[in-house]
Amino acid sequence: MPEGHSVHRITRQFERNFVGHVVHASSPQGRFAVGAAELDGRRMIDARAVGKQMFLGFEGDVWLRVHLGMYGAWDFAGDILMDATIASANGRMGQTNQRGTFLDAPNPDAVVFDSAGENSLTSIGAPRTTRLRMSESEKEGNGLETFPPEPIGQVRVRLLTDTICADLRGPTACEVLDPAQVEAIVAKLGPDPLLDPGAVAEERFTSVVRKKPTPIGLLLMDQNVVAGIGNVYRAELLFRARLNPHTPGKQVPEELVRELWRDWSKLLRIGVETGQMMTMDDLDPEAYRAAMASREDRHWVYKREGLPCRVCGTHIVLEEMGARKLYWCPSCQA
DNA sequence: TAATTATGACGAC
DNA sequence: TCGTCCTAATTAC
Repeated sequence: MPEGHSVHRITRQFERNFVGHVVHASSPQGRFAVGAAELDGRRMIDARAVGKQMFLGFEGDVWLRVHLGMYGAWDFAGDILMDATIASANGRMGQTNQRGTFLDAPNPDAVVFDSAGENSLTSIGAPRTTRLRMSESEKEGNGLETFPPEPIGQVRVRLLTDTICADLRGPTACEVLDPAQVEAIVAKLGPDPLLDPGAVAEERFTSVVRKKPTPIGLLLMDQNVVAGIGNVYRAELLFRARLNPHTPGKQVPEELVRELWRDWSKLLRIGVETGQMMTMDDLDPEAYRAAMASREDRHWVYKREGLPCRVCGTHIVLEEMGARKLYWCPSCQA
């Protein structure tokens, strides 16, 4: 269940491993057979992430748009070249073998390599415990002996080069577009801090929020206001700003809106580097490491309903907002 | 075996 | 506000 950071990470994988290569496209599941045929045999020339959407550009002005939705995921197999940023982050966080590849698998971006290092496999998207277990058994010599591997589960589209295989499963959107259609979709999306890191985006976000009567807790999830924030980052950003989720956008002090934008930029960068939605970055180094290692201790309020607030001890509240679960501290975020 | 859950988003009322 | 779609793991029965 990826938010913006995962999509940026996946896009980097495509930049590193696919851009410049001729791609064989297919749809093992069959549901994307027509689209795959349009892409098949073309050279990939671009990979872009905007919020939670990814656009892969192919020669001949053909684009593939993918949105993972709640449980979509990409699985990479083969001789994967890790993006420098991702590789170094992994090296920092987990155990590494002699080749420097990553052995431990911190969810939600499960990055798993067999110890031989040859037949690597990585999955970015929804947590896939089965897949992890499989990888562990593969370490002991089963499976992944052939390339490309047998598709696992419902694979909507498979993109293949000589050395890399990428399988897409469970996307909410997977379609072939022309450049004008891509432009139309991107134009509707709100700013993404990694796309335009300058003051223009901050200005755009701030002015939109400051005009709306909509609760800030809904605005942060609105992809047309700001792209890439999902349910986890929403709850955490609001807590970090000590902001009541029900506050109408127009009533949030301007400086606080700007702080929200800058904080989102910061958390997104951390997420892209580490592959985890760490939102308690202000900890001392030791506590930070412990928090990273634990699934439960990584957030201020997300999934902590009924537990004491880490700051004031008040029980964290769970309520529905925008048909999604919203966690917040009624005392800190009064 | 069925219900439940998940870090989305859309369209019909 | 609801139903619907995409998938797979976990939990309940």
